[in-house]
Amino acid sequence: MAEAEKKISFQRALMGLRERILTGALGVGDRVSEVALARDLGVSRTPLREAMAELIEQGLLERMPTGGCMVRSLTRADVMDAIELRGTVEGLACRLAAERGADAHGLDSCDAILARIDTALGGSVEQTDFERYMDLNAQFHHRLARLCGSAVVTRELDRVTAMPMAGPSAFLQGQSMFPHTLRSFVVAQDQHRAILDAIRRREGARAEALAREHARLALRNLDYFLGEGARHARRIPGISLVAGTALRKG
Amino acid sequence: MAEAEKKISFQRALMGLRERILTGALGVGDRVSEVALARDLGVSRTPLREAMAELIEQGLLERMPTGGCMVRSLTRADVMDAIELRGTVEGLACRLAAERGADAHGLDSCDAILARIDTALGGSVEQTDFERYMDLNAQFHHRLARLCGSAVVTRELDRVTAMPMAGPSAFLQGQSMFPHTLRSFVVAQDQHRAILDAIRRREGARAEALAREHARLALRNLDYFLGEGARHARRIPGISLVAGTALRKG
DNA sequence: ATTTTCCTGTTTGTATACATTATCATTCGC
DNA sequence: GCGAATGATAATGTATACAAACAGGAAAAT
Repeated sequence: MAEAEKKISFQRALMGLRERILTGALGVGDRVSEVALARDLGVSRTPLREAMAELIEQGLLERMPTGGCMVRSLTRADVMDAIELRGTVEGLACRLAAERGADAHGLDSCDAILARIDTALGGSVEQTDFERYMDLNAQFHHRLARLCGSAVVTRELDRVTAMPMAGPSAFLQGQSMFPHTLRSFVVAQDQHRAILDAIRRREGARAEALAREHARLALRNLDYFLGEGARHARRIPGISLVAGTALRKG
Repeated sequence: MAEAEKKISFQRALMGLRERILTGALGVGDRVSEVALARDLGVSRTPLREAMAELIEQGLLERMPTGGCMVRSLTRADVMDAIELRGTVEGLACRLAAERGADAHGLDSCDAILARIDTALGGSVEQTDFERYMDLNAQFHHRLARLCGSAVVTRELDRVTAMPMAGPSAFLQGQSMFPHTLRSFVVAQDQHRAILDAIRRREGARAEALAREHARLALRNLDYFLGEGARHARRIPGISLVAGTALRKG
């Protein structure tokens, strides 16, 4: 505890536990032992328990009826529903932004991010800055969520985005570049532009429909990594939580 | 602590704190003092802090940047957005139920509840069993949320329903019967039937649109109690959180 | 008179101690 | 031999003790 980053024990507990779950260090169904983990993470049980409550909210852990909690097992259907849910709430945010009118500054900053994504994409696989795309994509969705000006909607969108594998960048992390990836990036970028256009024209229904369809791109990625691309799935954090994926520590 | 219902301190803390917020015993903007409240509620700080975290999630409290938390202030726009959000997620649940097919047993039990609501409504103001309607309405929405068979969606719907003033029964509690209330009950019941019909016919878009519009009935109630019906607002728990409502303790 | 600094009382965040409850293996009974 | 009861063990839920951070005010200096 005399370290430099003793900052806040709660954050250390949260990040440490989250990482252990996503990397599979804690396997699906494993009961999370408070004393052992607290010792490993170098924090007390109190902040660890708060972190556990947070991760239960996020859907990474589930309470056991007897007390305590375990790493949650996800099915493909769970992730699919979480993606559909994210698309729905994102759709709501975009519809409200269109109907109520988004402020020009916010729209412009979204445009700016899209331009930078164009640059990052280059035009061929070799010219694509993958890390940069991932970062900018997350930024765009973050900004987009705030265009509607509703704290309630934004807050909820942040929540569902934090669900395991449901976020817009869930399948990008650690992924290297495949040809099919680049094509999906091009499609996604086109959808980004169409969504902004719809919001500008105050076309709420169109903005909503586009946002929903855009989220479903993630579903394709999920199925890719659960199927033919399974050998690359090791790089996707959290995919070991999905039942049927036999990736364990190692 | 030697009482009969020492059951679980966490639940006592949660319910006690929630009640004090909704009844206005803790005013908007008041800082929640942990030691004082723990003493009043007869629990320790530990379960109280967990309850506070829960209520922060539900949107009744907000963290202060300095630490600790205070009773959150809501605007009409906040409640309106929460209602719209609830309608959107309820719409998703209904669309999925229609598209994927709801099991016959669940549909039948929804029918049964609707029949009992008919009975509770009677046909005139005098014949209406108000308490019963409120209870059955909550039951119906609870069942409806489960028709889609998706734990992820159901869970999220339960969450947004718990948001202050956003639930389907938020404006029913403690309300006595007014003529306009009965009319809105009749409309709501008609929408209930239409939603179930759409789900049975696998008409997803219709089910979704109906669920959204149904939620907006709550918005009318909100505006009634913020406007002409303000003198009756005292009975609506939590409405004192809405800025502009000058209802305080007493 | 105003501002700044320091002090003190209070409050939160964290750690740990305690008690109740679940878990598991062993043993007893059938 | 198998099942159920039971006791040892370990885990969670709760309470309290401690320390660091914050708020608020008084006093001193400009």
